[in-house]
Amino acid sequence: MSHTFPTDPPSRTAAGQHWRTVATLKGIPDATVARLPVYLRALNQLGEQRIDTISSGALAEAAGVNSAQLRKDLSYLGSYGTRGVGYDVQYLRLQIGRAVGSAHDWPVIIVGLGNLGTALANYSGFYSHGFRVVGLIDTSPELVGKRIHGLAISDLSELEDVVARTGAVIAVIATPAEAAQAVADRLVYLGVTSILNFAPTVLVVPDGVNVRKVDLGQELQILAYHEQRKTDDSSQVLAESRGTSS
Amino acid sequence: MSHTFPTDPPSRTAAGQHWRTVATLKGIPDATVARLPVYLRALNQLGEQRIDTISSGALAEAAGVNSAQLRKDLSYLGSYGTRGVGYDVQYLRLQIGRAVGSAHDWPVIIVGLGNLGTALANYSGFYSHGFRVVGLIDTSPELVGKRIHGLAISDLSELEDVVARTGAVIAVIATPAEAAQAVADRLVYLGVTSILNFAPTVLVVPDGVNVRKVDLGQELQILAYHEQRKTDDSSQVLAESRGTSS
DNA sequence: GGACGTTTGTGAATGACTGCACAATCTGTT
DNA sequence: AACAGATTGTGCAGTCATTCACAAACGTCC
Repeated sequence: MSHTFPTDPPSRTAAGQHWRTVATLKGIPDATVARLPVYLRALNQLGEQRIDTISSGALAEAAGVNSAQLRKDLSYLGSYGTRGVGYDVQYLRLQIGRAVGSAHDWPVIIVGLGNLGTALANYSGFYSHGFRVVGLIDTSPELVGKRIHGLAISDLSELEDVVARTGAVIAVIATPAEAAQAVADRLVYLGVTSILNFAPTVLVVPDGVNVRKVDLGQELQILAYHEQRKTDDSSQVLAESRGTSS
Repeated sequence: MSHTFPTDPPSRTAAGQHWRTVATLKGIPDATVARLPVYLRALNQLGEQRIDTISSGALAEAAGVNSAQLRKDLSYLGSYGTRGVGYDVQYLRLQIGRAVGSAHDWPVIIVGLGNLGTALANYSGFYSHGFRVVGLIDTSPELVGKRIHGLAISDLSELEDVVARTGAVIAVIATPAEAAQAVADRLVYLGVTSILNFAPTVLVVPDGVNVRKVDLGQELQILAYHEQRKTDDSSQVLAESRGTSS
């Protein structure tokens, strides 16, 4: 951060140079990052169908987004399309995969093997997307020692060992809400910098650590709000004309 | 859509009147709706601690958001705070609950009882948040007839009966990707208008049906992107000065 | 009962995201 | 080699979301 650029952009400021600065240094917008995996999934399906080229319109439809948005999203990665033709499925798949980091085969550890944690440990989708479950942690004596897909569950006290041995920087927390923050603190201390949190609580972590939260109850409540509104709207005009002013 | 408004907004456009029109007719912004359950969860925890009043600052911290944002969010529901004091925990809890529809005790059916579906069926968090699992559906002969918390799993062929009998309008899809769209189509046909989709595929549904998607693989990929970037940034200047132009 | 410290509710400023519309660029055809 | 049809990449305007900053309103203490 002390200096700006080794070589200042040459006078011929090609547009292609400009975004690369933005995308590489400043990063891709969050909203776009959240959609890249969707595109990737769609491309994988297309690849299996031996389709080798696809237009932004068709891919956008498969992903459920506007085609202009898709093109703009992809433009953050680079100019990987061909005008008049479309995108090469395999090549684009490779590029998005590279941006998202699917090339890496990330080691992941799961803490908390209740119903949900166990389901996650069994979830095969991880492997096909560049992730490998390398550690399972729980406190319950009934669970510790059990094996899931050949991997034994370790006691929470061995967390340090497991993280150090596997070198995992991504962890999934599926513990009860009460335990989640303490687990997160220890994970962060051990060098974990990305956490996927299924516990219904807000995790407080230092800057530089990424947390994503998945809360089933909350997802349903959001749906319930919309349901609520659907029925409310029917009696809307009525309610409005009565004593809303009070 | 044929006409605009029964009565045009009167000349005395009190600010207090204005938002109510917005909030009641046009609805609460999506971003706010997504946060309401977070506030609710925080309030519930506070309620158990016998805290009866809380300021926007404190609640915002517990929810992990900016305090101004919290106040604005709450202002969409109404003026439920007291200046100089804060918000009454119980009352606010009630009001948010009402807005989100937690008062209703919504019946929910779950389709697909693999690892994840079973975990969801066992998840007790539903009940405490105003939801009740009233139907379980799968195709596997090994699963049909089994009971989870006393509720028997029905065959997919009985979907019509189950939905009709329970009157559920909210459904959870936890089937394999291939089956998800067909299931969604049938659910929508039967009158389900809100779907929580765990299958890794984009569902196409008619207008008026709400879908929320939770995809574990995608959540991890988003985390992986940020991890990728953390390490990339270190070798950034290096890579930039070498052959990035090629 | 008036002054003071506190906290809400919200206008206005800023920032992020989306979608339109079109020039630039490609392939294939005559 | 020029034209026609198709599709990308992107400037721009509009929409939505976040944050700031402050007046209005409350409780309390003298």
